Amino acid sequence: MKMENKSDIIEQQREKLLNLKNNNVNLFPNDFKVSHTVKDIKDAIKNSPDTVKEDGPSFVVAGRIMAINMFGKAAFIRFKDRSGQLQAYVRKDKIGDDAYGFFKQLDIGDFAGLSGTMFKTRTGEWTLLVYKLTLLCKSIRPLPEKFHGLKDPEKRYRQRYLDLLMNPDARDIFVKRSRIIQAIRAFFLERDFLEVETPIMQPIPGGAEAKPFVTHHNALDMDLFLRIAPELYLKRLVIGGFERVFEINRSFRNEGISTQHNPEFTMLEFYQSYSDYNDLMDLTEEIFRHVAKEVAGSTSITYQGHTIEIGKKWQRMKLLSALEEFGGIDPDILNDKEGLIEFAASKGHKITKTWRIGKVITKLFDLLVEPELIQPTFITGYPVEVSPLARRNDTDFTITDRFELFIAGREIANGFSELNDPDDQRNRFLQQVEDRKAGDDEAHFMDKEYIKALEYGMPPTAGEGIGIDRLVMLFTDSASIREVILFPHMKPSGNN
RNA sequence: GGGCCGUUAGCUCAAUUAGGCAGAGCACCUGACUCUUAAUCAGUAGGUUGAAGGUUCGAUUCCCUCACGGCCCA
Repeated sequence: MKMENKSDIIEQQREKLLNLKNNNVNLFPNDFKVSHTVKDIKDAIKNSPDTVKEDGPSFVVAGRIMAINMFGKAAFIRFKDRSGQLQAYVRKDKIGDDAYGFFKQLDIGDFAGLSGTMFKTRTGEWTLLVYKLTLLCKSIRPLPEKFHGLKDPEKRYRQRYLDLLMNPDARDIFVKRSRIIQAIRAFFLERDFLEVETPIMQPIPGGAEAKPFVTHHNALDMDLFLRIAPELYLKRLVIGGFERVFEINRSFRNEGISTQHNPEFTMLEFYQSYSDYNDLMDLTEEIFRHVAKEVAGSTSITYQGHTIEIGKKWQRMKLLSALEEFGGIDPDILNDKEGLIEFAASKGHKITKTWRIGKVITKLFDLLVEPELIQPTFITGYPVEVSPLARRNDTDFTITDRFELFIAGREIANGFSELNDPDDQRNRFLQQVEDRKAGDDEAHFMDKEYIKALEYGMPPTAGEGIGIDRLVMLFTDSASIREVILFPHMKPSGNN
């Protein structure tokens, strides 16, 4: 039995590599220095007259060979660096017989260092006329086909490096992702927020209703949880006097995988003292408009066929009103749990009977209303039962000063005026503990240390979390979260 | 978790109707070519058809199980 199923093409490449090595060619040198990127060169010659010829300024550039058009004693090659792609012209009479013989042994996929001058071909394309060529790294495996690229989604995710190399659209998504995060960071720094890092491994997972991943600390012999949210730590920082903090955080939820969910995901969470949830709704609109302007160049964006208007004032609507308007629920049954469960059943949805009414209402909202909210919409007035960390409304004690933001039928953000009454917080945790006992494994744990911190006093504060992956999906018109995460979670392929 | 679809050469895809020698383009290899850009021309080579089992004289094709992936639903 063979150790590895080598295809001939790899054998051939290895043989070539060995030949070069036997001729004392350094296959993996590390001393080549470049003077320009492809983009630098293009910028430098942009305004040059067409007379730039062999006696023009010379450039030293490096990149991966993406295509070779061989003409016997001359060849055009296309090569690519981080800034772009450029054509080069290699002529036997320019680089010499030996060097040309060496050049002919190179392959698509190899890295080369090129020195030369710029000229225009007959078709008007700026091209590097090479007078010196250096091998910088030999490749063994062939790149995917140059025209169709790499299409198989499984291979694109498992071998993202090939996807990035072959599919400019994929590359653009991740460049845009980086710019979006950059724009968000600049937005908060500009407003006097402090960027912080809080624990990813937590002894008590808190800040969201979700199942955590468990890990184990050997030396302490204790279980730890990967955070489902950074919330309770960020609020400790507010208590400590950092009145404005934010963390662009990776969080983890031990739940299903779908086009909307990856087990690890990126969230922006921020807290602003002496503000309430209304202030944060205003701020959220500002953030989105800032990002839209920075990365999309327009406040009107297209997502999966919908035109989303970021620029117009966003609608704000109470949860119960939304249920009436979009869910077609008779207002008379809105505080009748049995009626609601019956209504859900009539629509073909099963609701767990042990849930308290607040959870039933929000579940109905998820099923009936959420998909309808295409334009940016804030929903407010969430029940206390499903908002254990949010401040109670001053006039209606059954709801909280909380909102969620929906765009394109998906939850994008969740924010509220923070609960800073330690006794109320303790009671909320106790109720959560009851829910957990009743079988709700997403309910909060009691966190006595957090209560203790609140007892020292937390200034009136509002906080919010925004799903960055979903936000990037929106701005890159991506249907699946896997298109915006460089290495999405995959089961092992079994080919190892 | 359920439903539907997919997995064939390094890559992109045929062939499955009704079971009958597994095909093409690009890439690779050989040869020709000093302005091509999906270069062109000629030739060669490349396959345990995702894995295991079953039916059959014969399976990429039909049946069963499994793995991985995509879309939809929960």
